[in-house]
Amino acid sequence: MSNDLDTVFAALADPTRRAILAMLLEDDMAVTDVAEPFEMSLAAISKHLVILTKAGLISQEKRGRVKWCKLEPDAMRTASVWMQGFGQFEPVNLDAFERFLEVELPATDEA
Amino acid sequence: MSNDLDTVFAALADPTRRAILAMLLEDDMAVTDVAEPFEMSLAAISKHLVILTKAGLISQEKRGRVKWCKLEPDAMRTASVWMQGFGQFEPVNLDAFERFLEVELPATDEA
DNA sequence: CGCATATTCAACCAAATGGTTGACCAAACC
DNA sequence: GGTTTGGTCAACCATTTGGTTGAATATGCG
Repeated sequence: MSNDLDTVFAALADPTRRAILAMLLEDDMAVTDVAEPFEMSLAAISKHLVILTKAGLISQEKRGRVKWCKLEPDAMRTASVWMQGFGQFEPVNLDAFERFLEVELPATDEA
Repeated sequence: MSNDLDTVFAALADPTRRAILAMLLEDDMAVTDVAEPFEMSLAAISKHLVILTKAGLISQEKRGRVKWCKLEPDAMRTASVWMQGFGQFEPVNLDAFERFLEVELPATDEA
């Protein structure tokens, strides 16, 4: 049920994975290229990519022998919306934000 | 460095902890009362509260023999801002939200 | 003082996490 | 066809995580 949030937040809790997401913000990348800047085996990066994929944060498409990784930022929405639920009590001006919530929020149940 | 995000996202990755935060949204609570709805030992909840405290998501103040837990939603801001960096490419109507960001965002660095 | 209440500490445990290495499979190249 | 290239799989390992229980430490109450 809250499994979505579980996997997304867990995926985001690792600095390597966040760095990968940031890289993919620039452009789609092949697995090998994703791995290149890290001092870590390709297999390890491959595992990170699986975790990101399961969280829905990226998608992977194999073209030829190259597997391309693409950022899927929409997966962050649920988590983001959940977090925003806590922002509403902050003192700063949230008028624009509240208008945003009215449009975006389906419901605010959560356990 | 990105340790902030590490601890906050990791803290949010657990459903029990998210439920606790949601409860604290209503009001400040004593540790025992926080633990009450969960089918889990008080010690376990106490540990969860430590994790939330270390992440800065709650604060705990001892008054008498009771320790009160208070939500600190500001700790979510860094994480939220980091995530928003990915949202800016989403197609859906974010006008209200973007106005919100313009006011709220300090900077968007992170790796 | 003596007991109940509120909370943490310490030791322990099973399962999950993040990494390694080496074998393996599939596509591409000469 | 044989070899390089791209990537995953499998087994393994150390550490962390999320839980337990029982003892310990305050604080408050009669």
